[in-house]
Amino acid sequence: MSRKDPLSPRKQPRQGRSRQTWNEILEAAARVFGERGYAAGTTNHIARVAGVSIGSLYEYFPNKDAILVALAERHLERMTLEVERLLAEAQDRAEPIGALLHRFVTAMVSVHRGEPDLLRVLFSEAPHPSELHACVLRMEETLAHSVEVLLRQSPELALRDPDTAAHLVVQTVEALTHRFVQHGIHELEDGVFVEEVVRMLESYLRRGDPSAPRPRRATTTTIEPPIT
Amino acid sequence: MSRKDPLSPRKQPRQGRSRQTWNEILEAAARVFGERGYAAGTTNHIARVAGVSIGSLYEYFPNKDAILVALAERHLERMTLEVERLLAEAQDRAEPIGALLHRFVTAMVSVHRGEPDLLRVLFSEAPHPSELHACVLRMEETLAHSVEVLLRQSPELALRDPDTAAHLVVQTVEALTHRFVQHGIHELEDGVFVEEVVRMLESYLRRGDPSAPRPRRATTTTIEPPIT
Amino acid sequence: MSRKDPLSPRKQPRQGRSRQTWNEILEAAARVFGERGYAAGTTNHIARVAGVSIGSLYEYFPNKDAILVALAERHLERMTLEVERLLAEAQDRAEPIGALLHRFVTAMVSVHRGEPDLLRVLFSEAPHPSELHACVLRMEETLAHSVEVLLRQSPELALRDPDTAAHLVVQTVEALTHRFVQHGIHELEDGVFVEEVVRMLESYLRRGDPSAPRPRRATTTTIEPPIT
Amino acid sequence: MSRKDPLSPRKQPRQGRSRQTWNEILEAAARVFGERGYAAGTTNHIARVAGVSIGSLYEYFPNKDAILVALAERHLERMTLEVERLLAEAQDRAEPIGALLHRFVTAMVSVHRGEPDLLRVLFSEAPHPSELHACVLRMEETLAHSVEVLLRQSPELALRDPDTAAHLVVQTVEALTHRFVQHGIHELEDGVFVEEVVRMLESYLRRGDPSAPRPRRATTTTIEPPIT
DNA sequence: AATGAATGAGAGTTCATTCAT
DNA sequence: AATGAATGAACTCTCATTCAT
Repeated sequence: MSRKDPLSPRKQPRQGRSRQTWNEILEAAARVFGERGYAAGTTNHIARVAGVSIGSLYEYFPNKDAILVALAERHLERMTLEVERLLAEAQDRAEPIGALLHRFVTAMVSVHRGEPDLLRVLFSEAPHPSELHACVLRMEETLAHSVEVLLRQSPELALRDPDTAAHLVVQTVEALTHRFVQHGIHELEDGVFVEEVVRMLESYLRRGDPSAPRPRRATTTTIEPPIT
Repeated sequence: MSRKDPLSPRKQPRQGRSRQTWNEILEAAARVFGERGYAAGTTNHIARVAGVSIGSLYEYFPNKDAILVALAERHLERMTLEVERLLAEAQDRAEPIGALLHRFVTAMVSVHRGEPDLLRVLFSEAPHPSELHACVLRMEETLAHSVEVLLRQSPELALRDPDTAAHLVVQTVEALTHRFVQHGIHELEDGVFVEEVVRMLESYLRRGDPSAPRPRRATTTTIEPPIT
Repeated sequence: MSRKDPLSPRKQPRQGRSRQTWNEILEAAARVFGERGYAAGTTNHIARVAGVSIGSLYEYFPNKDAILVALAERHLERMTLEVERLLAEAQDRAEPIGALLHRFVTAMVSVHRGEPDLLRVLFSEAPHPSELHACVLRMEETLAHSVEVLLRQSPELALRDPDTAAHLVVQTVEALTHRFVQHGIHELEDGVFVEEVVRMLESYLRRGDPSAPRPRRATTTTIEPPIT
Repeated sequence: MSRKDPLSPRKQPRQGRSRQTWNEILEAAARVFGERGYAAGTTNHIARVAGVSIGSLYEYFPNKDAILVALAERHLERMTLEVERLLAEAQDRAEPIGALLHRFVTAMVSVHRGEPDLLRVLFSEAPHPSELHACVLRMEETLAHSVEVLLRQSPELALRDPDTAAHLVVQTVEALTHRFVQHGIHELEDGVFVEEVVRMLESYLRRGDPSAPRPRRATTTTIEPPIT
């Protein structure tokens, strides 16, 4: 209860057998959480699947949550890398915005298709707002920033508030991709889904914003919850 | 006698003190789950908060999961009603598509603002795919259908595949609203968020689809998961 | 916990509707206990089957155990009556000992065949030594006494200790009948079983005891439990 | 992974501290069940008496029932061994049938005297027909088979159906012994009881069966339950 | 006499975590 | 570094019993 930094791994060894064990535990955790969910995925089971003793597992991770967080970090790191690589490539070729978006969405679907169960656990079952959410936020910010740069550079667009636009794009792509990968959307095929999302985002971005950049804290409408 | 439908409430009385008790338990569950999450929200705690004995709680609900499902059903019922009312109203007035979308998104934000914590538990923590998910799917289909009708009737639009468009609109609004209500998006104000989403959807719908209605099972791209 | 006579029925009404309700509860209990066993047969279930409210059930019986005891009493009463009637009849006709034993065993099998499940609960599942056991003992004593009278009167036999013989006969018949009715013995048919038991008892009784009546507290062997 | 055999012990270690713990739990269970009955003997209590944590108890046994079954198996194993040893010994010495039966009954009384309370729980309180009953049946069959061999070999006897005779002997001895050990029979002393039972069985076996071996499924009497 | 909603002690069981080896 | 037996707080859920109506 009185741990200082309870979720960072006890050690994240950089080399050798330890590093390998660490990976095996994580791999096992991904499988176990994926198959049974976070709550039902017991540490004992993870240890057994990983082929290590429960004692060893706790040598590497201070508690169950830490495993999930490590898993999330690994996943997000991979994803960010993959997407950024793609965007960088696009940037070099000075592709039109449509093609660029197509790459982006395709990459997102592809990445998430890889580990749909883990995705579910990470984004839909986590009882761990703080640390996990921090990870995700960081990743989204990184992504949004990259996209913003791209949007600014695009000669086709003349956005007044590329920052906001980038965030909305990232959020939309993430949210829709998650839903699509997990439960499907109207039984759309991968290709169709991507095209549709791309069309939505492209038209959104192309349509010039009529007025000046909006303040984030609007002066206009406030929405009240309905009286129950 | 054997548990066919283990998640449906044991008695769902339509009137009197029982009905009230039933509501109190549900209300308490909403609060407890909202505050502590599903896993940490114990049935004993819910009973205490509801002011009934644990025995009574189990008189009304066969198990913990059933409470969550009942909660979800109540929430989705309310939401569907609210949104459909709004859309019906809009239909009568023959409003332009933009105004209509504005109503829709505003309604969604408003509804979810009412119980943001419950929302989190219901849509982000549930270890109960089957029943809960069925509820959600049903609601989304209902909504999508209503939206489709509206899209078909709009003289401004000439969609080739209003069915798919409707589903995408509903999914987008739901997904973005959830994210917005729970963690916010780029610190946008309510009004700004709504406007932005509306703009995205409106431009998506207005932009005539160039080709014929796409088959749901596309003949084109298939996305492969990356080799890990 | 501090009830005086906790197992005697609160009232055993002798007439009218009450008497009928009392019977219905008992009948229901017999069925429920028979089908599900004593532990799993809940008072609520019994009440439901009996078609009375749980409150009413407790109006007639102070607690669950009392129902079982009442059931046992009714069963034993019936059985004693039946068997005694048979033996009395035999006595009148001055039947030979073999025929008499045949009647006896047949009667026992017949009686127990009627309610085999109840039998199981009463004699094999009861966690209630005191009251229930008292009932059974009383019945066995009554029976043994009747049998003793018969043995004494039989001109074929000249037993030195008819008391002990009577008890052993009763115990043997009861024990074997219970086993036979519940699980069967070597898949024997009813008739064969009866004949075999009769032969065993008849030869036992006929074989003159060589010495004087034994003291109940023997002066000979004492059996020690094996050293574990 | 799925519970195929939910009553077999989780680990039945063959040596070392684990084996000892396993025994201590079983010993404690025997005492607790014996003193308080099966239903009232809680797993927590057993664990406390065994001097282990409740968690450890469940490390060794998957549930409460499994403890009872293990107890039964141990008891029956011991008993079968003991009795068979005795019978084998008798066989070597070519003892007369009377002496042999005396050994058998004495052994049965002796074995059951050792753990009379456990006996009660095992044979009189068990709400677990299936597994437990299977154990008992197996043991009885083993015993009956051994007895049959003896009966066949005895030059004094010329039984037409030694199979049935053996089963009846075993059933009678078991049933009477249980009753005798638990509540006594007519306050008989151990030695007297044994002699009396031996006399009954010996005279039964000696008396030549007049006719051919009976079919198990008789062609004669069928007993109907009395009309209630 | 009858009802049945309400009670709550206490049952079996799980599983994250520790620590002696 | 690694092990895995042991821990025990805490969970969900049951059911005999009561009592206001």
